Amino acid sequence: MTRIDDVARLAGVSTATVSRALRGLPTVSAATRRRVLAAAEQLQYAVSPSASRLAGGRTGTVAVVVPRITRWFFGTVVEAVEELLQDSGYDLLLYNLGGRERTRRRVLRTASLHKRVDAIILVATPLRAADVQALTKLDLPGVTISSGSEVPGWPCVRIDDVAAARTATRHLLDLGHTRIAHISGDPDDELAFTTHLDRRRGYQEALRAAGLRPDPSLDVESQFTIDGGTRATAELLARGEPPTAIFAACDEMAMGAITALRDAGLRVPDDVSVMGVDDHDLAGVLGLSTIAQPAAEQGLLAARILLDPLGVRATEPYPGLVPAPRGADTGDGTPPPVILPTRLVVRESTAPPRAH
Amino acid sequence: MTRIDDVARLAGVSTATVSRALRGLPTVSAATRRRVLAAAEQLQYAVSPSASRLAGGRTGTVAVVVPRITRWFFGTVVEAVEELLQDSGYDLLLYNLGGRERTRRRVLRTASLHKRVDAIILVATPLRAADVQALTKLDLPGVTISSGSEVPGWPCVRIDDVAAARTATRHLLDLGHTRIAHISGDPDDELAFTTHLDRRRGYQEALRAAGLRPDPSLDVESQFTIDGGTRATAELLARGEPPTAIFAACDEMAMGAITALRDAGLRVPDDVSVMGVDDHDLAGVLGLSTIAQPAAEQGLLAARILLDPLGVRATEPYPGLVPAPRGADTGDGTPPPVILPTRLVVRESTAPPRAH
DNA sequence: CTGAAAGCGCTTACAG
DNA sequence: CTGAAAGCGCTTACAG
Repeated sequence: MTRIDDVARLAGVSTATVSRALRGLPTVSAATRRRVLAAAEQLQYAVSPSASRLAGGRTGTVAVVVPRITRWFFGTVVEAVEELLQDSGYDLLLYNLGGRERTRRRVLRTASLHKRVDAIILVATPLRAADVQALTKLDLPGVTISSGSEVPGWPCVRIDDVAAARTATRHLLDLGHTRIAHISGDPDDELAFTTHLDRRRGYQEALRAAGLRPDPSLDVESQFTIDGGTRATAELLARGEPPTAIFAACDEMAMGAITALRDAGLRVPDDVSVMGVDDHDLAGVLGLSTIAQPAAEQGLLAARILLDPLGVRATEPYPGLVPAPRGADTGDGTPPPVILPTRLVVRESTAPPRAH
Repeated sequence: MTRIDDVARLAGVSTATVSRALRGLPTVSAATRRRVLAAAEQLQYAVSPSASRLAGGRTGTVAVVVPRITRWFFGTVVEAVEELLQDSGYDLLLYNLGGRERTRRRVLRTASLHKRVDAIILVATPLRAADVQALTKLDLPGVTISSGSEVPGWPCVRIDDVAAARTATRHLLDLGHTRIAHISGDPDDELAFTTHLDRRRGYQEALRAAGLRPDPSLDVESQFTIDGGTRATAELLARGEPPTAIFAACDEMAMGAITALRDAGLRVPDDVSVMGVDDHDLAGVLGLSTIAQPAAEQGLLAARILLDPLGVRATEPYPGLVPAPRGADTGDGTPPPVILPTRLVVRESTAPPRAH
């Protein structure tokens, strides 16, 4: 492999100058820079990231931790994050926890991330006290996406889950529903996180604001997945008189609900209206009414917040190089969360209840 | 930060011994190993990956390149790959090409991967001659998933796309359909890759085997996405008398087709049967008949094939594997492709055509 | 603006 | 089984 010495020799300069020229540092004359770039090009030189990182003290790598990359929200977030990191010359180290406790501990608790990445993006990852402590100890910059995984000093990007659930429930109330069920996550579901608590609160607030009492028999806990939605709805139907509407805590659960209702011979929305949260790729295909949340934007914004203080240039001066830092980070306390707007999307799965 | 010297001092041994003990090399006495591990534990020592990589010449990192992580197939593959890499102590560097030509070139053409990863998993990534040349020059082990992106010397894991399409089409023929349309990818669609060519071929073969002539007016090219399916179907309907069945080259296109048919006032399957390939997470919710392909298994197997020669873990025989012809080498050292089985899944979107 | 030299923190022959 | 020493390929003060 061609090393930095080879480039230096061909360009007739020292390795220090090659290093500076390739990274676009300002202290290199235009003529020298040209010679160096030409030599590097000619030799097809690529820096050794390991050597660069060891010498420079920075890894040019960001860890992105998600519960499950296959779920719509997480995949969409990662895609947006990846694009910005890629364009900024940063490597993306993917950690898909997948509900595996061993993986969780290894990623969150051990110091393994410490010398491996410059920063962390934590997406909707439930954090215990020991996790927060370990992450804080790493002393790395980080950003969280979704509420419930706050780390002291880390910015958080999210939506207002309570308000989203309130809007969803109000939509059903406005249509004339009064028997509105809620299916949501349970405390053991890593995907449900604490999000389900906020969404339940919004549901209950909307009911109370309409003068209705939340009925525990219409509130079922399950998993934040298609299957979870199916099971929760089956349970709901087994409890007796069906509701006239179901507010599912996320679109995937709503899709499961639609399946369960169909299997039970009930039509959507004629017999039961169904409503979700997300605006999943397939919500349109299923005609699902929902509260749209900007997933890609949350990812993009989180990445931007992270890279900005790292002083990253929009494009790297030379392929494979760790970007140079610019200014110093500021701020002591945890910044206020950045809250992105949601939007009611009415499709065909919600309608007024049938007249008796 | 605590370094290897700190551990060595506390354990009363040399750094060389710490290095050996921590990596579990056999040439360390049990007593010494215990002392070293205790010291490392006490100091909460974590190796510096950069230093270890520079000195050791290996990165412990695998690049995973996908067209779009948000599509069902790619997300599922990555999830499976990630789990095995994670359990093997490997880092996963994610590259989501996202149809960006600049990213494609940077990842595939520059030597940036060279000293960055030990191996590459390329998922359904269209490769031009220059890409193949660049990848070959990297001289790294790699595995491709899906046909069409063959790299000399790299194993390939995939399904038999021609056979899958044949089975799908035959299912429709068996139901009594004769006006069977096909919607598929176009040459400019990075997601369609060359997969669409194989699937079209299977479609045409099945028709011919049934004594039917493929009708070009029933064959529409579009994108391998939900929207692509919608557009292709709209185009199909605009051409005149609708087909009685549509075979979509993937489930996402089939879902788009269902949407377009519904918008046109046609019922599935009463007026038009719809069939896909994949067995997407949501195929069941939509009642979509399809050819199921094992996405997670393809990812798992690819990772296993890759890690095996790296000495990471023993290869266990994969359950349900179609045994590849041993030693049927292709001349340039490329092993024969590993072909995983597909399976016809009949749901509610396919039925006999209406009697006239 | 440029270079000589030290050093980043490990691993690996080599020797014992 | 263990240690002393060289070396992996860069970046960074420091000096000029």
